Amino acid sequence: MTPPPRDRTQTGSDRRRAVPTIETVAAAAGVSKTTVSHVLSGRRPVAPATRARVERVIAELGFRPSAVARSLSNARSHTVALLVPDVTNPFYPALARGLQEAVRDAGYLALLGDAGGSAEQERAFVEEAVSRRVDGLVLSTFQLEAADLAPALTAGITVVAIGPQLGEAQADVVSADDARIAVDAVAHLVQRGHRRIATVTGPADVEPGRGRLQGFHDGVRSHGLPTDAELVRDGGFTREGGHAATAALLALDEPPTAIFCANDLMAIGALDALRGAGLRVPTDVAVIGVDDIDAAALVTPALSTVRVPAQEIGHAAGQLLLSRLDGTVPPARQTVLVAHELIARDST
Amino acid sequence: MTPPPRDRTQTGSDRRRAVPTIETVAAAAGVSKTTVSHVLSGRRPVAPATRARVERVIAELGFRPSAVARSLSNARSHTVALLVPDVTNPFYPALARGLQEAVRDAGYLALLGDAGGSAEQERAFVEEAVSRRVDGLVLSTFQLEAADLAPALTAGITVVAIGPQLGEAQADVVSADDARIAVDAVAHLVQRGHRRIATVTGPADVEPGRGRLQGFHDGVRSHGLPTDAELVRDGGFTREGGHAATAALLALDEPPTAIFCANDLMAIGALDALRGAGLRVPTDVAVIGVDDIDAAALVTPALSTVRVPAQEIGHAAGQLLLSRLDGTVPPARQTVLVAHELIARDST
DNA sequence: CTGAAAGCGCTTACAG
DNA sequence: CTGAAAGCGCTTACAG
Repeated sequence: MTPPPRDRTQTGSDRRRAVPTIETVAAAAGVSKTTVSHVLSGRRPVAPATRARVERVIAELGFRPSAVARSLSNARSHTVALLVPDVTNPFYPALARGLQEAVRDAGYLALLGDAGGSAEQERAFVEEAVSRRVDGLVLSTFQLEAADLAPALTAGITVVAIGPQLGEAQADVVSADDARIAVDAVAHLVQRGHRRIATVTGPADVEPGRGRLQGFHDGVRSHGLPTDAELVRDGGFTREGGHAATAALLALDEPPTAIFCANDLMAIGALDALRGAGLRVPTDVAVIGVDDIDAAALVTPALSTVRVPAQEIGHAAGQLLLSRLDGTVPPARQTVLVAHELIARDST
Repeated sequence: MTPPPRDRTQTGSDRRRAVPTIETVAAAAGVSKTTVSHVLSGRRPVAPATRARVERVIAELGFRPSAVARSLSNARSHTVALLVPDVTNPFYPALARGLQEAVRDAGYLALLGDAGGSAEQERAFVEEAVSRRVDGLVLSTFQLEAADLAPALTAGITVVAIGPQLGEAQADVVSADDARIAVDAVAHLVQRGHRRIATVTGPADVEPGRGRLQGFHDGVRSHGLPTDAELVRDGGFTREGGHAATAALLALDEPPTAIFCANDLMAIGALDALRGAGLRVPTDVAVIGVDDIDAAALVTPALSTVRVPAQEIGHAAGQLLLSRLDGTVPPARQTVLVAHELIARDST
C-alpha cells in the first residue's frame, strides 16, 4: 500500500486554503496540466474556448505558477546575482539599479548580496549563488581572487566582473576607464588656465587608485606640465587624508593652483583645508574630484567632479550577461569600458 | 517503452561536465540518496565511516545541493524579499543591510527589489515574490495600498511593513517614531536656549511629514513656546524648498532663532539661505535636520540632525519576520518603533 | 487540439 | 544504521 500523500497544509500556521497549483487549476478547468502549462507559456496553440476557460480559473483562483518548480524543471532560475562589498556606499545601489533595469525585461530577477566588507561573506555569497542555481553572477569586489570564482564557473554560471581586479579570471569585465577619468580632469583644469597641477591620490598599488594616478601622469605629461613628485600626495581616499595632503601641498615653496583629487571625499577634505588656510576656491586654488557623490553638489562651493557611471556600468554588465546567456556573444572574453562624464560646478 | 531521459547537458553552451547532483554523490559514495541527504542535513545519525566517505565525495565533486530542489520539496524557500521605492536613496540600502544581517544567520537570503519609483513595478515585485515563493516580505513603500498585499497574504506569505502607511493591512509594522523625532529635536533647540523656533516641513498630509509636524507642535507646546502659524513652512523635502521656506522665515517681523527642518536636504537648503543672508550658524540662527545623510557631516557648518535608524529598522523587521516564521510570536499584529539618535554637530 | 507520464533534484515517512 | 519510493509543482517529448 502506498503511503498517503503528506498534507503540508497542516504544517506550521497555515490556516487558510492551500495555495493553488497547476493541478488545482487543471481540475477546476476540466483540462490537463499540460494544457494549463501551455496557456501559461503560449508554447503550443490552445483552442480559444479552452484558453478562455483556463484563464478565467487562473484569475479566480489567483494562481501564480511556482517559479521554483519551474526552475527545477527548466534548469534555469531566471535569476542573476550581484555581489557588492558594501551596499551603503552609494556607488553600489546605482550599479544594482542599472543591472536590474538591464535584465528585468528579459524576465530576470537580480539578487543583491551585500558582503559588508567581509571577504568571508563574499565567498559565502558565491557559494549561495551556486546553490540557488543563478544563471549569472556579477561580481564587484576587491577581496575576491580568480580562484574564488571556481565554484561558480564549474557550475556553469556566467560571470561578469566589475572593475579591472578580476582581470585574470575567466570572466567578462565591465569597468570605468580610470586612467581616462584623470586625463579628462587634468584637461579640464588646463583649459581653465592652470599649469601647476597637483593630485591627491588613493593607494596607488590597487584600483582605482592606480589607474587614476597613471592617468594623471599621462595628462600632465601630454600638456607639457611640471611632473614634480612633490605634487603627488596620497590621501587614502578619506576626507581627513584629503585635508592633510592638501595642507602639505599648500606648504610647498611653489604650491599648485589646482588639485585633482582621486575621489570626492578627498576633494571635500581639500576644500576644508583651503577654507582653513583662508584661500578662495576656485580663485586661488581649483579643486576637482571623482565620483559625484550626493554631497558633491551640496557642499559649498559645489564640487566639480567626474561622475563615475555606476548605473551605466550595471546596465552594461546586465546586457553582457544576457547576451552570454542566450549565446549571442562569441566565446572570447570581453572588456567593456563605460564612458564617464565631467561635471563642472563651482570649484574649478 | 519509456522515453529515454532528457539529456540537459547538451542544451545551450554547456560544454563542461554536468554539475553533480545528490544522485551522483550517492553513486560515487556507494550509498543511497537518503543517506547523502542525511549527512547533509544531520537530521538522522549516519555511521561515522559512511559519513566520512560521503563527505569526501562531496568535497571532491564540489557538490552543492540545489536550493531550488530543496525549496520545492520543503515548501520553504528560505528567502525573504525586501521592496523599496528607490535604492539610490541611502536610507534603503541601510535598511537592506539591517534586514540581511538579521536573517542571514537563520539561513535566509534577502532579495532586494527596487521599484525605481514606479507603483506598477512595486505591484509587479509583490507578484514576483509570490511566484518565487518567498517566505517573508518586507515592504517599504508609500505607493502600495493594503489591497496590493492580497496576493502575498493569500499565498500565506508573512508580511512586515516599514513605516506607518500600510497600517491598515494585515501586517506587522516597524517604523521610526516620527513624532518623537521632532519632539527631541525641539527639546535640543530649547536646551540650546532657543525660544522662538520654526519648522520647515514636508507635505503634512502623508508620512513622515505628518508625524514630524505633529511632533513639532507637541514639542513647542510642551515647552510653552510660541506656536504662530507663520513659523511653519512647507519645504517639500527638497533643498530648494528648504532654501525658500527659510528665506520666508527670515523675512518675518520677528524671525525665529532656530529652525527644525523635517529632513537634511531642506536643512542644507536652510544653510544656503542663511549664508546668502549673511547670517551665522548657529550664532544667529540654529538649524537641525532629520536623517543624517552622508552630506550632513560634509557640509559647512556640519549639520546637527536626528539620525533615522534605517539599519536598525531593517534589523527589527528581520527579527519580527523570523519570529513569525517559526511561530514564536503570538498571532496579533505588532508595531515596533525603533529608537532614533540625536547627533549634535556644528549647526546648533 | 489535447493528455498521460517522465523527469528536474531534493526530503522524508515507512520499512527493515 | 540504511534504503526504496513517493512527492513537491512545474515542463515537455511522445502519442493520438
